[in-house]
Amino acid sequence: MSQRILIVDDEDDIREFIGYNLTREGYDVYTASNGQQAIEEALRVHPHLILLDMMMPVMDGRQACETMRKMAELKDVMIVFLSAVQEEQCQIDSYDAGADDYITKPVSMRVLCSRVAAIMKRIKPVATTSIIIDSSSRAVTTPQGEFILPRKEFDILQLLFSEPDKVFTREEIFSRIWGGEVVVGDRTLDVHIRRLRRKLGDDVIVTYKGIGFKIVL
Amino acid sequence: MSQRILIVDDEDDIREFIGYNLTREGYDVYTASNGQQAIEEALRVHPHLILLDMMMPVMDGRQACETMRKMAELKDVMIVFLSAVQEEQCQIDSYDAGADDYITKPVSMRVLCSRVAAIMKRIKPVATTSIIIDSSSRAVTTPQGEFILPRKEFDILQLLFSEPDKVFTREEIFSRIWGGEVVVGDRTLDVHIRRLRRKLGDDVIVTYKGIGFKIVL
DNA sequence: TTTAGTTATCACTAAACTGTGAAAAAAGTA
DNA sequence: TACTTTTTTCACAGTTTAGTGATAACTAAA
Repeated sequence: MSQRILIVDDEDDIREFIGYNLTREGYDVYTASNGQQAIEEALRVHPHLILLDMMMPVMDGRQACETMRKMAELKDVMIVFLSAVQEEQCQIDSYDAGADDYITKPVSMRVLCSRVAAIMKRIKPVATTSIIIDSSSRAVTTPQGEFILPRKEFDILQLLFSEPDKVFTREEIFSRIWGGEVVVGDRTLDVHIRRLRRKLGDDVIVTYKGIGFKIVL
Repeated sequence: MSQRILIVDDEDDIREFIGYNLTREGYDVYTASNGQQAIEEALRVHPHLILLDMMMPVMDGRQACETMRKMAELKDVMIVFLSAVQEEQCQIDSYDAGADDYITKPVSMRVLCSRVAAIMKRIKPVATTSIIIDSSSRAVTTPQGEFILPRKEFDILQLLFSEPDKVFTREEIFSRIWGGEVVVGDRTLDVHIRRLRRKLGDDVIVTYKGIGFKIVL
């Protein structure tokens, strides 16, 4: 549920120290001790941010970064270099390799945390679900893309979405969407559900015969 | 069309030097010499990135940053501090104030450019139809040229422009442009929108059926 | 397999909403 | 006043959305 950070450093102490502190900040921390491992781990956990040490055996940070930037799965991940090298050229090379930031060691933990937080706040809200709805624009973002839903369809989706996995009875949906007095035919709801399914995929809304519908995420 | 950077520093030399280099890198550069001016200019040009000096007269960087973070129009703009202060606490405070990055001066131009580029590449690559509006003269500058808009058209544009990408409902537009009691017909707004579209191009203002309009830049 | 109850789908109609040109009304100016 | 510019209105065309009944498909039980 939290944002994931992959710490890559060949020194156990550093991994542990940074990892401990970032865990305490509420991130899910993963580690790797060289570039090769970093890529494997990154592919596995899809971190939001990678803290990448420069000097490492097997594959150094630069190589790892360049490799990842060529991989479709990882080319958009945030990569921050941690390096003891102060030199200007090294920094520029790192950015050329695709880095998003370059932090020189030693760095205080407090500063590192601030910096990580600043980067993380820019990362789009962690998708806890595969569907994101925005009631101000009635936009729905799904793995299939984003689209604007008509009012009724959106209202129904929003209702189901308000409590995923809860089965809403037909009566409940009618009363909450159409209100007390308005009476529309039975089939109307089915038609709206069908239109939603066309847009969201058939698996998202599940029918409970004789009862109603629920949404699964 | 390019990405816009606002450079804020009280020293003319620095503004000019950084400005010259960033212009050469292909950015549209705007400048301000204190926090107060920075906010005004930021509201006017909607920069993608603000390079903000820490120490300035009238309003310093921290204050300016905090103020902008509270404004709906500017709360999402990238803000990078430039500061001569190496101290840890200052850096942390800056991040707390809402900074996205903190660069200590002196910094080589090459490193600064790399860093700016790294930040810019994360900003949506969408063709930036830069529109600059000047409320004193009601002049609007677009890639198609500059023109003076009639008051109502300008007010509507300015409202939409105050928060690009936000969908303004018809009700919201009516109440903010015409005020509480004044009642005009429904189609009036559509007519104004059409006239704006004729001048700005059809793609700039997007209709959300049953909701309202938004501007995309 | 048959049956009854329920749900899914389709084609179509009605309703709601937006875009548009023309022109009237209002406001501003010389 | 006469004239220009801006704002609003109106009628209607074009689109999108909502609702409906007929019917097919499905499901569980007998």
